[in-house]
Amino acid sequence: MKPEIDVFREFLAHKGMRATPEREAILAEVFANHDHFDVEELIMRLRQNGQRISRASVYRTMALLVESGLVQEVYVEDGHMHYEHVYGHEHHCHLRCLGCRKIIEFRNGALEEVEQRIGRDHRFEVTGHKLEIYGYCPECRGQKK
Amino acid sequence: MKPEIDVFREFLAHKGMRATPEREAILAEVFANHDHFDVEELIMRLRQNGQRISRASVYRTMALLVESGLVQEVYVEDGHMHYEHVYGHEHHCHLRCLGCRKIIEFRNGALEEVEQRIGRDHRFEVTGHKLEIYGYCPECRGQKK
DNA sequence: ATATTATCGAGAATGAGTCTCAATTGCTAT
DNA sequence: ATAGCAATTGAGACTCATTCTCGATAATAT
Repeated sequence: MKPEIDVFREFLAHKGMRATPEREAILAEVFANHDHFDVEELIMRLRQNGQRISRASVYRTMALLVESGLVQEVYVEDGHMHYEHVYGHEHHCHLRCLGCRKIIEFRNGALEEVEQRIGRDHRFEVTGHKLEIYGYCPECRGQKK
Repeated sequence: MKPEIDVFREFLAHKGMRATPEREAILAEVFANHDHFDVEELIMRLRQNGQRISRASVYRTMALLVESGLVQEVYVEDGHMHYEHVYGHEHHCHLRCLGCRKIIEFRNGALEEVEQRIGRDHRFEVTGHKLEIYGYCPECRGQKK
C-alpha cells in the first residue's frame, strides 16, 4: 500500500491544489499517532514539534484530509469534532459508553455486507459509513444513574 | 403504547423535575411533525402557535428529550444539530447523499441483530445506535465532481 | 400563607469554526 | 534566473450555535 503522503499528494494534484509544507506537516502529525484527536490537540502537538501553523490552516487542511478519505470525523464531544486517521486501517466502528464516555472500537464483517446490501436496495453508490452503538460498558452496567 | 407526554412526565418525575407548561409545549411541538428539525425551526414553529418560549428553555428541554430517549440527535449540518423524534417509530437509519445532501431513511432488521451481537460480544448493555451510510444517490451517481 | 426550590427569560458570555485580506510562496513561461 | 500570477498562509476579526448567569416567577412543601 502506498504511503499516505502519496495519496494526499495525488488528491491535491487531482484538485489542482498544492502540496505545501504546512499541509504535509499536518498530514504527518495526524498519522503520527493512533488515537482519536481534536483540532486543539493537533495544534498543540504541532507546536511541540516546533511547527507553528495557524489555526485556520489546520482547519482548512482537516477538511481536505476528510474529503480525501484519509481521515474521518468520528464524533462530536464537548462541543467539537473528533477525528481519526483511517487510511491503512481496516474499517471499524465505535461502541460508546454513556456512563464513563469511554469509546471502544470494534470490527465486524457482517456489517459491511449489510451496508452493501442496503446501498444496492436504494441504488446508492456507497462510499462509507459511520456506526456508533450506545450503551453501558461492563464496568458501568447497573450503576447508571 | 402510552402517549409520549406520559413517558416524558414519568421521566421528569423520576429525575425529581417538574413537568412545566414550557416543557410540555416543546414536547408537543416536537411530536407535531415528522421531519428532521433543528432548534431554530422548533422555536419558529412555537412562535407561530403563539408560544413564546425562550431559546435557553428550548435548548434545555431538548437535552432532556434526548436523555429520555424520546428524541434523537440525527446529524450536524450547517454547523448545528438536527433532531428527530423516535418514540413510537421503528428504529431507522440514514443514507446520506454526498452530492445533493439529501437524507433517505431506511429500516433494516438484520442491522438490529448485528448490533445486538456486537453488544453481547463486548458485554455492553446496548441502548441505541446511529448508523449513517454515505454515498451518492441514483440522481447524483456519476456526476460527482 | 410562607419558605423553599425549581424553572424561566433576557441577554451576556463562550468557544468552535470560518472568513478576510495583506503578505508570502511556489509554479510557469519567458 | 526572473517576472508574473495564482494559490496559500497567518493573524485576528467575525459568526453563530449553544451555554451560562442571575433576578424574577411559579410550583410545592411546611
